[in-house]
Amino acid sequence: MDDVCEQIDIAGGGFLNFRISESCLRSTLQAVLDGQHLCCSKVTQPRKVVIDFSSPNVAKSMHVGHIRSTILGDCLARIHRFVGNQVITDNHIGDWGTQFGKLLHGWKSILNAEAFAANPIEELERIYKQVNEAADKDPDLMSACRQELVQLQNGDPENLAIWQQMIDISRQQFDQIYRRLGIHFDHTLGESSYNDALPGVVEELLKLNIASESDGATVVFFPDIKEMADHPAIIRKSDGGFNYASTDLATLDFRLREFQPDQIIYVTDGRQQLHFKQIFEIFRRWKQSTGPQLEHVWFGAILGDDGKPFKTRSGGTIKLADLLNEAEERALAVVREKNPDMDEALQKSIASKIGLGAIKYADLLPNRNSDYRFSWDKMLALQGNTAVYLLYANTRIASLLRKADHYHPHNVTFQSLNHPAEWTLARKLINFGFILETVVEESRPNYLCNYLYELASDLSSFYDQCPVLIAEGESRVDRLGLCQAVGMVLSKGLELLGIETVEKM
RNA sequence: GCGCCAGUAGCUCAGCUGGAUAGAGCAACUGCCUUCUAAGCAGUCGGUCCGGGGUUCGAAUCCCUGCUGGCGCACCA
Repeated sequence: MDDVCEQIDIAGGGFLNFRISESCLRSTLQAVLDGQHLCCSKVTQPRKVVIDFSSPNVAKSMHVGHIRSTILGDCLARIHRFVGNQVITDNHIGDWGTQFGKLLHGWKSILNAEAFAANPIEELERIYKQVNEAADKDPDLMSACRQELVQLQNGDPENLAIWQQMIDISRQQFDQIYRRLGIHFDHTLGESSYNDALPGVVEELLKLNIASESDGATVVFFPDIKEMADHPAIIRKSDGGFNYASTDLATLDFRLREFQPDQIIYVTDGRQQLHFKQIFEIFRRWKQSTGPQLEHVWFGAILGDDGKPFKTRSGGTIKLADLLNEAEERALAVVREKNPDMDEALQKSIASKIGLGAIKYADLLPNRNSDYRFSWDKMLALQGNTAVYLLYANTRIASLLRKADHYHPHNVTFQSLNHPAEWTLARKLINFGFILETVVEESRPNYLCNYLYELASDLSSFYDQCPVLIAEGESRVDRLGLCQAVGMVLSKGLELLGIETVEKM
């Protein structure tokens, strides 16, 4: 206790204040510099965690509605991996469903080859929209579309080939976005991967008396669960077709057998809460033995600038690619202004990291359960509590270390630390591991954002009050050592948020 | 109607598994660049934590209730 604790004060209100000892702080910082740890430890029992996120739809552009799942899921994957868990990421893309009837019909009747060559996704969106609107007024057209869908489901070679082409094109588009964002998936097993398994799943649930027939559909009831007593789950429609409940159950079953995970995390918006409660409950009844921990990590709705729900069909969707472009452009303007003499290629590379980092940070900073209010200015802000602030703090450290002639970490003892700003910074630094544990526990990266902002803020304050390169003797060495240790944690933290760091800005 | 989620500074939001004087960014205002990156630092201003009960030594946080808003509720995902 004496090693860790310096003094214990009796504070007001029945509080005891334990002050961490300076010697403990010194040895912790020393261990960071020695590469022993980063003020955090690996989990004692690594778990296998499947993370299901992003899940865009084939034949549609990725838009702002996809960023939360994509960025949040990737961040969680990074953090789980870092703390020592084995992570499997799976992109459950929407590559099956009734929309393909209309798409196939549109493809065969009104596809514009030139427009398709120029921008395939846009053309697919156009034909879908046109057929969809026309089919609403024209029953014959509607049944023609249904016929195309049946053909596809029956394995018609022509329709299958077209369908496959639409998937390939879409995946190219997805991959472009993921490449820009530095996101990788271990698997992309879309809804269609489970087609063959659907009948078996439903039959098994019927056989086990978990599901029953009701009004021609196959349904699971939850009479004893308050929230779901009036909300049964349909797992097979009265026309014999399957829906997303059946697909999700088949997917879950597959993952259990294929990966044998300890935990599965689904990152989707909050509107699917009831759906996942149903799926998890059905699964609990179905696989009564020790199943994986199932967690629905949900996030709030995306609202427009006016605070009203941001509806997809209203036509005002912002494409994800456009958002990323705009972020890079805005960042580039500032980079040029701040660094007029910098090489243009370097300006662009820095602007890209800043712009994309700004988007990720803006997305991860709010509590995920809050509704998301989309605003260009907020999303792309480069001042205040933003990625730029963290990146800037990191470049200051990088700059100091670049200029630190004759500095060697093994000369650092931290014996000269005595300024309050130094101790404030050091005490903040050692909280990193605790924060990571909380993030993993609650799947809330905003805790990490807040921590890194506080760390950067303490660094900026220290930087203002304590000269580093100009300091003399031990103080110079120790302050450089402190900066280096902070830089190691700060840059690791940014990496865990999926934000690339820069040397200069 | 039933259920889920939310309501905190002018705006956008943290904080919510009970703890000290409720925090940050933006906006507004005041200082700080002949010293390491001012994309910064220091400060001022700004609060009925939606209302009302309750539990507790202690409630923004937990419970009940009311109001307001968002979302979901058999055959879209």
